[in-house]
Amino acid sequence: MTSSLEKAKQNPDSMKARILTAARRIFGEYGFHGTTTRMIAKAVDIDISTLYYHWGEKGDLYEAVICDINEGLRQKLIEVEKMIKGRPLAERIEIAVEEMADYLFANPEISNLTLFRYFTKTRHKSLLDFRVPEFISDIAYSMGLSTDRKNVPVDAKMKVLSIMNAIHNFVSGENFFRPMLKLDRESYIKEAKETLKFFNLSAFT
Amino acid sequence: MTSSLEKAKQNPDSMKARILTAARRIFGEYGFHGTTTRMIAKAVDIDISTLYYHWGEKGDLYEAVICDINEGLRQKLIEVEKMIKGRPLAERIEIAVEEMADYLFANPEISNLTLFRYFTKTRHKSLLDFRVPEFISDIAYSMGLSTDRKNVPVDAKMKVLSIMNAIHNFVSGENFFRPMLKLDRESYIKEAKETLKFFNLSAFT
DNA sequence: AGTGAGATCAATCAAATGATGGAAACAATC
DNA sequence: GATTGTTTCCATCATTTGATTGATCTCACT
Repeated sequence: MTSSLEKAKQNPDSMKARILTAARRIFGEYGFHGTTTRMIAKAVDIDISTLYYHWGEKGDLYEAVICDINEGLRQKLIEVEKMIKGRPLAERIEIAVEEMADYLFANPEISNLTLFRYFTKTRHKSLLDFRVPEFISDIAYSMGLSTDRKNVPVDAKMKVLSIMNAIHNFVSGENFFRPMLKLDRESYIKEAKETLKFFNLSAFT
Repeated sequence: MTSSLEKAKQNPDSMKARILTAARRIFGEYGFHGTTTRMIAKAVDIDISTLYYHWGEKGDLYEAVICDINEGLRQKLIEVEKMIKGRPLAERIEIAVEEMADYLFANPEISNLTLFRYFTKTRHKSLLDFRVPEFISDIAYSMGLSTDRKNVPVDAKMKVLSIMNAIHNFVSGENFFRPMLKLDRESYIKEAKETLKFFNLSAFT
């Protein structure tokens, strides 16, 4: 499955990759049950059977999307970890917030799909959530919340969950919160970052 | 619509109320598109047409559910506001976290449905979100983040959103996070409260 | 030009789903 | 007990939706 996904990503113009990209966006907007295979096919402007030819059943495509966003998130976290290594904590927080927020605001499907998976039952078993625990532990270690990378205490994990979710919330909630606050996109992102820094700097420095 | 809803709530054993209760739970678990009218009817052990007789189309029932949880949330917020009035800030935060967390952990559909509405498109217009802005302003005022109840600055609203969402996240995410952290329910709730207090006390005292 | 593997589409299926009409059961009133 | 209004269920519809089949199309290779 992963190899099939990697193959698709190698050539972003390939039909398989184009379908995956559209599926990411639409699954992210409407969720698993809110998305129909026809909606995706229409977005790519292909027949529905072409979609099935490339990805098989809807659930498999959805899993591929989840793998894809998880992979992207993992890459980004590694990148950020390198950027902040060795710096003082306050700086680490500022950089991490800036980088993660920029990345997720540019790819809101990631936040959408992540929260979707956290919060809703799918009426369709999908059992691939190995990644999240690693992420959490890695971030906890990287933030100095644990000395042992492999054995992170529960309260540290809870804090990391809280932080990650807070970012996802602002990204995914933009369509709802921004009109409510009467802000343009740029200001909204700025305010979101400020708020995230406010809580994290207060808590950890 | 609201009067119809109130009438239904007056007698919790009435068919209309029983349907509403089941609908709350199931919409909360599976979301709008993930829920079928048949699932709700089955939960109440009635024929599907009985459901339609009482509530009309699916979208109307969903809206009634949203109104219902909003009303409950509003009541609870008023109650909490009374409890904390006049106390020092740290105490206010502790009490508010305890109370809201207990309330939402006891009624997780509220958090589920709230987050659902924030984060996902419904492929079906429903335009009743007046309540949220008031809530936010009220809480901001009540936390001393604004001197003017009617004119709360954006950054204060963002902080309140962050706080409310953090609670919702732990409640709605329980099914995902708790197995991951290998905690029993009681411990999980305790850890969630601790984490929420940690961030809020750090930030505001 | 002919061949064949892979890609695409039109047409279609079966099941699920939202919704309804009308008959029956029930309850209150006279 | 008949009458009337309400509630419930059975049967059924029309659409949507996930999925497949078989026929075409494309194009590299000969």
